[in-house]
Amino acid sequence: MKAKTKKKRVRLDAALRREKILDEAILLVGRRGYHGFSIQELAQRCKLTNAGLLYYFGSKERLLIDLLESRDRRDAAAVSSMVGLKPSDGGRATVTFEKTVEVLHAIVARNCTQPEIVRLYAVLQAEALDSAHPAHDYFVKREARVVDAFTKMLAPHVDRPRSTVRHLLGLLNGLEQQWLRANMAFDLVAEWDSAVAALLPRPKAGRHTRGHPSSD
Amino acid sequence: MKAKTKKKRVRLDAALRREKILDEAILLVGRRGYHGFSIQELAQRCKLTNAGLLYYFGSKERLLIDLLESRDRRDAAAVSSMVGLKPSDGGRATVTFEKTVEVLHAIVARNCTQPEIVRLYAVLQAEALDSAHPAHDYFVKREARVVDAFTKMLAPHVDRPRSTVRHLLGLLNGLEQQWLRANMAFDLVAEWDSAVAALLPRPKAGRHTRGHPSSD
Amino acid sequence: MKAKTKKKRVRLDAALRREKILDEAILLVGRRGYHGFSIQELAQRCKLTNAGLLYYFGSKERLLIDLLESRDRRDAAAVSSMVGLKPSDGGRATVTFEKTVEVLHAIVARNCTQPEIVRLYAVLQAEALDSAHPAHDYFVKREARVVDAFTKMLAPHVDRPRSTVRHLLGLLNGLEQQWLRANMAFDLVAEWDSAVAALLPRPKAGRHTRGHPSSD
Amino acid sequence: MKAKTKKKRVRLDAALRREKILDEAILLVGRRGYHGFSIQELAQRCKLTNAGLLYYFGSKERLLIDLLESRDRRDAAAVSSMVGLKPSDGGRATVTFEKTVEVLHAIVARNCTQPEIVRLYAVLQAEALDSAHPAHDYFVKREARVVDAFTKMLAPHVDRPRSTVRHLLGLLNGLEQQWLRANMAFDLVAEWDSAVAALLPRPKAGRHTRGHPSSD
DNA sequence: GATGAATGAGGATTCATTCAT
DNA sequence: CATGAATGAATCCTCATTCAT
Repeated sequence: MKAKTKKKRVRLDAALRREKILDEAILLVGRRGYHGFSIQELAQRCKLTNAGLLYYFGSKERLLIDLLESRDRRDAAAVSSMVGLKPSDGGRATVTFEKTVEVLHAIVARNCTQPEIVRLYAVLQAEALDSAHPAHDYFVKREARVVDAFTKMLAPHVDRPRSTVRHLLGLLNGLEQQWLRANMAFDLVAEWDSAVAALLPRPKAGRHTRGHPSSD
Repeated sequence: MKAKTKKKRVRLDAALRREKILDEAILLVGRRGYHGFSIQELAQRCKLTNAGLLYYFGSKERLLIDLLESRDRRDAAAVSSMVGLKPSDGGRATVTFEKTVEVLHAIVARNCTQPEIVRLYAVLQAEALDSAHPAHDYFVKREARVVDAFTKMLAPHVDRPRSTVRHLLGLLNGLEQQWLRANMAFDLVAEWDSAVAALLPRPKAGRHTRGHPSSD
Repeated sequence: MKAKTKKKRVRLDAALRREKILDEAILLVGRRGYHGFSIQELAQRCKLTNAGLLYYFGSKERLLIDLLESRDRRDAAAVSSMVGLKPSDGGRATVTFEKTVEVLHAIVARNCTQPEIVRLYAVLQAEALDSAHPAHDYFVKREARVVDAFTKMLAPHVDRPRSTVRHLLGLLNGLEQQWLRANMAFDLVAEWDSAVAALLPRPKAGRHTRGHPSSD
Repeated sequence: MKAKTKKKRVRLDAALRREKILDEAILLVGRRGYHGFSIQELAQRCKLTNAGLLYYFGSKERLLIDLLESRDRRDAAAVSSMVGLKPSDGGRATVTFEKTVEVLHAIVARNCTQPEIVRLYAVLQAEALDSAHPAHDYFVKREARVVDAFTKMLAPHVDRPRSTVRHLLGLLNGLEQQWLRANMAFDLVAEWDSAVAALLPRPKAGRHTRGHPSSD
């Protein structure tokens, strides 16, 4: 009989296990991307066999989708609670200019506290430019959603809201990527705030009374 | 030794062959990234065997490096010729504000004509955030170089040039990625120009006579 | 102990469950063979978990054996009832030529009504040619049994009964397989009857009075 | 340096290698069927790695197809040479009754000398009843071809040629399978000849002058 | 200058099976 | 009675790379 210390089979609550796996996946996928990470490596980090891991997600592709969806749920909650807006509102209520700026600030402030997630999105978003990528559609839809939401928020306050949103969104993603590449060695929030100030000049009084703003 | 053809001609063929391979590589790597593309697929598209391809580049990693360097040579030439600046100058000469804006415009205008290359850089830059990525160092250095160069250009004209460069660079990359994701369905140059105008307000006259601008 | 239901009822449910599983197994194994089907797939079709299925049969191999035995019980009953012979008789009683032909007809007539089972046997019988196959012995024995039984039946009526049985059996299996491959698009019974007529010529009168028929 | 006797890389002529692999495959697939054999096992027997083997065939499925096609080429040649018929003739020429019987005999006589191949076909033919099997179509077409060819040959000599062919073909396959199951312990050729004699009675003289025989 | 043959490592996924609950 | 969680071995196949030719 070999003294092989027969590994105690560890049984975890399924939901908890999933959480742990996804947490580890954020790190790994964030580093290597979808193509670059392997089920094997992830399983090892979770102290699971390959098959054990796939028991929860079925396939590498589904793991990615599940990861994204789980993050989305979490983030949606976080953002709306941070800002005091009901997500169910769907953007019908008018938001003041100041509040809008505050939201933009809050988003980045939050992102600064979780660079792994910023990295996850930065990496996947670029990788998913490929229309054959399993997350391609996800990111296309996501961007459309975000652009629409912010366009509605900005419409009463700026001339060409859609365009402005594009600038803001581009700047956000671009700055975040720089920040990651620089090993977080500059103050992302400060840069963001100052750039936002430039891109989003305080509207003249009465501006929001304008009749029908063009969609761009 | 058979008197086949002159050495010169053969050499040229080889160089030409390399070019063709790299051209195909731009497309493939631009789509799938470094981790996602395979020597195999690339070889097939070039109508070469696996071994045949590696004969030229030695390894997948070297192929990537060669690809990047070859692009850089080409782009450096293009940019400086476009703008009428000597690259050898190293940025010592002072550039007027107008010229600077012109350069920024020219860069994006050119990029618009070669979306495959924009895509290549967008994908690799994100993938290379991982410090283990073969192009990691390349992109870190490249960013430093670019930031420095533009910082020098902007120093006489704006208050916090380094910061402004970050905004501009972030915006550039972010907008380009949006543009690719949107299947080039909006006018990248127009968006860029208008955002640049916002981020880079015309300086008051005499501004460039200021004493010692902080590096940020 | 909770007073759920009476033991009796539970037992019956279990037996019923087994039946349902085996019914599904007939289809699946009949399609893919022993090597080609998976516990997983079978379990899914039965709306059971993997483990749930194995609870009933212990292993894939046992499942196969159980399947075969259960079919045999059923078929033995059917055949003998159809024909009005006691299986317990063991073939001691002499059967008239006409009755024998009738039996041959009845077998195929019945098989026509359950092609899934014909397919099951066709597939397994061939797969089990391999002496390492879990059903190898089963089919060897089965063939011996059947050949013996029919040899006894035919002995009084034909010259070389064992040989004739081989012809008949070969023909039966071969025709059935053709029939399945043709998607049951021809009249199996008709073909069988006419071939039997050719292979089994009506014996001259008095033939069955012969002394000691050779075993072949 | 470990004394690992670095295995000399054996390089074989490609065509020869393929032959050897296919020879081994006949045995292995003939024993276990398509579902039951593994690339791994086959590769080992050929003293090749998994990848080495797949270099030649690309996939398990293609290996099977190639195997079947290669056998077909060989067999077609053998049969026609044995019998002295040009395959290119396509069955236009009338074949005498005696010649036909001779052909039937020759086929089985040849099969007796290569039981591994008989086994291969027996196993695959049954396994391929499943319409999802990679060789399904192959066997459907093959049967159609064979039935047609023999129907043409028999048409001048028997009443219902198609039906007769079905009987003969069924008998052939069925007997061969029995023969394999019995470990070749009976004289297949003798059984076949005598059964053929029963199924194919010598036609009365002048029979081939009949007008237009029904296709069945 | 390029290939054809081959490898070894690793890829994701599926398999039958186990075992505590 | 049956499951949920997990495994270890195996599946086919793809990978980048090698090396003699």
